[in-house]
Amino acid sequence: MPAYRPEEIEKKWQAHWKAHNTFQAHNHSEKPKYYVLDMFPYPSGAGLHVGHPLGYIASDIVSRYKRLRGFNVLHPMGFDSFGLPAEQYAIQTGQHPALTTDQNIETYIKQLSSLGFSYDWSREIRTSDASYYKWTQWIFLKLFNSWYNLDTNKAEPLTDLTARFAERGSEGIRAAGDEGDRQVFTAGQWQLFTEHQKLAAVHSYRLAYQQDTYVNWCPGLGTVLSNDEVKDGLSERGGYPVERRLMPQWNLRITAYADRLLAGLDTLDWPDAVKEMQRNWIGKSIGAEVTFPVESSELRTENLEIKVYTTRVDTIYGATFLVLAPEHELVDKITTPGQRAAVDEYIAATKRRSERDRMADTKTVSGVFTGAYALNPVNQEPVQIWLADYVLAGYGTGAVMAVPSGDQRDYVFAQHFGLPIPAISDAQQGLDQQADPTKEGRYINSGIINGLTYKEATTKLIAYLEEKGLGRGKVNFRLRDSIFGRQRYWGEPIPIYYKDGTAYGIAESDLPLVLPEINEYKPTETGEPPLGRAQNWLYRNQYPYELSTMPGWAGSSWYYLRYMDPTNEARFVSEEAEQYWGTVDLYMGGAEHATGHLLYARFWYLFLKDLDLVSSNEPFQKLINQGMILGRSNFVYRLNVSLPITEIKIEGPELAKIYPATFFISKDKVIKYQAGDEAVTKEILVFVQNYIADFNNKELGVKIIDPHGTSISDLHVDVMLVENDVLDINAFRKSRHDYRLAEFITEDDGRYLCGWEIEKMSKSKLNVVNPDVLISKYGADALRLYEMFLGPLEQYKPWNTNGISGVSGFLKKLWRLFHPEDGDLAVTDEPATPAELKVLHRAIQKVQEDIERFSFNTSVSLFMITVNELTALKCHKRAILEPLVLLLSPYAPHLAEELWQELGHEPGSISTAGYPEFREEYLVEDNVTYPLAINGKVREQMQFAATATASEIETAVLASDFLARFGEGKSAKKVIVVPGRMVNVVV
RNA sequence: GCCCGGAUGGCGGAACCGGUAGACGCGUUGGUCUCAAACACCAAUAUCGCAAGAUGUGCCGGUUCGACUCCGGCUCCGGGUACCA
Repeated sequence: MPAYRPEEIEKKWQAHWKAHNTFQAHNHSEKPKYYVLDMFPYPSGAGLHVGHPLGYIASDIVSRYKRLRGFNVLHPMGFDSFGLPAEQYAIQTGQHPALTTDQNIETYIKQLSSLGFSYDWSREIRTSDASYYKWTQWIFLKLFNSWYNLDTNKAEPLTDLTARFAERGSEGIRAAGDEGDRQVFTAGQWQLFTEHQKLAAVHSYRLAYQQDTYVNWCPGLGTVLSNDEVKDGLSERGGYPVERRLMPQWNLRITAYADRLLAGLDTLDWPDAVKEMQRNWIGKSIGAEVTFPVESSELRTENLEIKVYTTRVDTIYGATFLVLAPEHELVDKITTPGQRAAVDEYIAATKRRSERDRMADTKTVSGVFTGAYALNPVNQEPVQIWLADYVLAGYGTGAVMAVPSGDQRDYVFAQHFGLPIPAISDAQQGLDQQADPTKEGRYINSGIINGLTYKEATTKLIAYLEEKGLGRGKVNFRLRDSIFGRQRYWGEPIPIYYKDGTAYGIAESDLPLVLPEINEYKPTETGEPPLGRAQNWLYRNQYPYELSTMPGWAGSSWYYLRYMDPTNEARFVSEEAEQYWGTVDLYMGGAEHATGHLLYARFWYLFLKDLDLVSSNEPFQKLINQGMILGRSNFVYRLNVSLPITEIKIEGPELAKIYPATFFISKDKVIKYQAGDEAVTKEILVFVQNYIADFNNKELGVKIIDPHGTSISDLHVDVMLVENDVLDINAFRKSRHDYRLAEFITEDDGRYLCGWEIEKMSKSKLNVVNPDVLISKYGADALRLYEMFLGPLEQYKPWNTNGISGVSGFLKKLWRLFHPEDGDLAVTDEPATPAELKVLHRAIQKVQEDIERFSFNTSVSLFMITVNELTALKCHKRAILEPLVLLLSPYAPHLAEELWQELGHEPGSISTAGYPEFREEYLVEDNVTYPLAINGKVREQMQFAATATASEIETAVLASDFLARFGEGKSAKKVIVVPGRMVNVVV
């Protein structure tokens, strides 16, 4: 083989790995296991751009490194193949989403394979395969048939619950969820319940339950969305507006796990940012629930109460009014006739406001008085009851006690509506313009807590309220139960059927419930989900199925378990496989899944743990977020000059042929022009005038008249037409029909310079760089190395295609170490010199350290330095090059395999050949030069043996004559020796 | 607003425990090879300065013999999140 030809080498080894199942992992092994997982992709139609493989490359390096280190590595890949884009495409074209999805997956597999990843493709899974979603449905049924026992603090089968009902009734059962929804009954009553009544009583205990819920309804997509699928009031996919709506929905009781999800974070080796995001998302707050009785009047006979939630019960003496959410259930009952009209108007106005408006507008104060009063339970003072949309129905009790002296929002509200603002702490003298939310000072005007501090007051008040039955300490979470249904086609059918309006789970033996074929993918005319179109789709030929499907995150919440045992038809994963592989050792993926997928997956895992189906507490031990690779967009600058032409005799295509040009001005000229440079302004003017004169001289039957307009706009230009910011003018003219006659005002050297900007990579910005093009030009090894070389893995960083020539050159240099004349292998068996051994062993040590702390970019640099040094040493020795190939093999596996074979090893054996042995003695052989400094100023360098101790060096320095030369005759006060670094002398 | 990151040449970045700031690569400039181009190779490349030298890691201050690194106070940029009571 002559010169280095990556394309041949890479094809050869990819075929070899495939044919020999080189990376197949076995569920039984003497070796220790290591599980490296990538977040599996949704196979989008656009294919991969250079940003996508970043994390895959990094995890592949770790996988290959761990194999060298003697681990049995599980490194699988699959596809999260249910999802909206394929369905939207189906609605537009009628093409079945399964077809689109399969085509996209083929493209993905082809692209991933061309990068040389060491996936065990025999374990590939697709969430849209019935053999997979059978088990997603199975887990759903487990949730449906479980409740959360607060006494044991775990999920338990519903059969345990119904057995207790039969024995003791509902008495004494503490279950996660809203007690208000649950009936109270005795064992005797339970026995007399009909089946229907029993199911109704049990329903509100289920971990998967149906309930009227305020949801994020997205009319544009025709479905509900979960909180993490909504960004700034718009849908994450598609960017359609989202509104609040009350609808019956399937929910998963993730809130039962809030505390455990929070506590588990402390045990995880995850980025702090992700842990913090999950903590905020769960949003634990410790406070109290306090009951305010509504003041009775002749109009009302009922004794109504309003429960509020507060984290500052100590401020209760300053509570001068209550505020309810407009959706609060008591609003109707307490509103006085006099205020009825105003209240109705306010509620209507709130409903009209979209979620987005409500969020955008947090400055204006709005609210309405209900006319009703409640009594402050600690001092019996009447307090007004108001409505305002700043109080959220979904959090706490949907009602707050307003303390204007302690909370800024309450302060503003009180001031706006002229409500009293009494001080309750001696730290609050002169509440001028703002509230005092601090917990400093001692309480005043505060009955039983006067003179106390924050801590004393809180303890005393909670005890007082609990004793009087007016309140209790309570922990609240921001986390809401997750809405589990989507009114879409392309998802897992929810395995529920209805008998007399009651929901039943289908029998496990009837799984999978296969997605039926339908003729159109839109909602039905009656507004039902697309599954309403399915013909004769009935459970056991008589009962209608649930028509919504599962959300996108269902299949991804447990896929990592399925990889352990992907073809098992009897169980979601066999016990042996689950126990052997345990949990994921390294999980690589984007930070955008912090509060979605990563939280749901942890929730499902804890649930499975409660049912003894898995054996740990957390599924992902270490998480790394790879940063996004950003695109470098290029811009051209169009001169907006209108060139109207005279009345014409030609039309249509003929006219199009001669239509006047668009003018593009090179970047530096634009800058000068905008800065008012007269020479450039004149140049542009003359250029346009000459063009017009030229055009009019051509006697085309039309003439340009009266040009006007001089603004400049910047337009994205395809980065493939630009090199080093210089536009390929001819290619640009050809790229778009309307630019074929374009004129260019270039720099004086004739080049057209483009502007640039760093943006997200996207088709619309024309800045997408396709990996296939780079692989065919430089090879997958070069692309892998270069992506790692770009910068720290976790950082966002811009792509720059030019840089790849550097790593490409490195691979060529490496090749030449083996083939100095680019001919056959010319490696010698001479013994290595100390200098060569030093270069090698530094690399062995550094690469190992780098991989273990995920610092791949510095490793690539080191490879380059190493090869440069060995080239300078003219080292072509097996003793050096063979270990070097091993070191490099995780990064550039194809070339490494090739060289490994050329060195006489069994083809394909490099992946388990073992990591080279590091010997420190080679690194410390030389003498070490210490910079010598007096009072911090570096004056000279001194040589010592690397083995010299600090005190030996100190003695030598004091004995030397340097003080006479540099110390201006002074004597040394102190000699500080930093081993290997610096000798510092204080005079 | 709150929480979490970050700021180093023309560019991406390196500097691990406080010890010669700018490794490595790109780009640029000059050179060798070539009829020429490409490839390759050699040299220079933080800033100012002919040089000696001086100044330099967002800003102000502190600790230290010595600070990109630690501490206090800012500025700007990025990400997350929000009338959460």
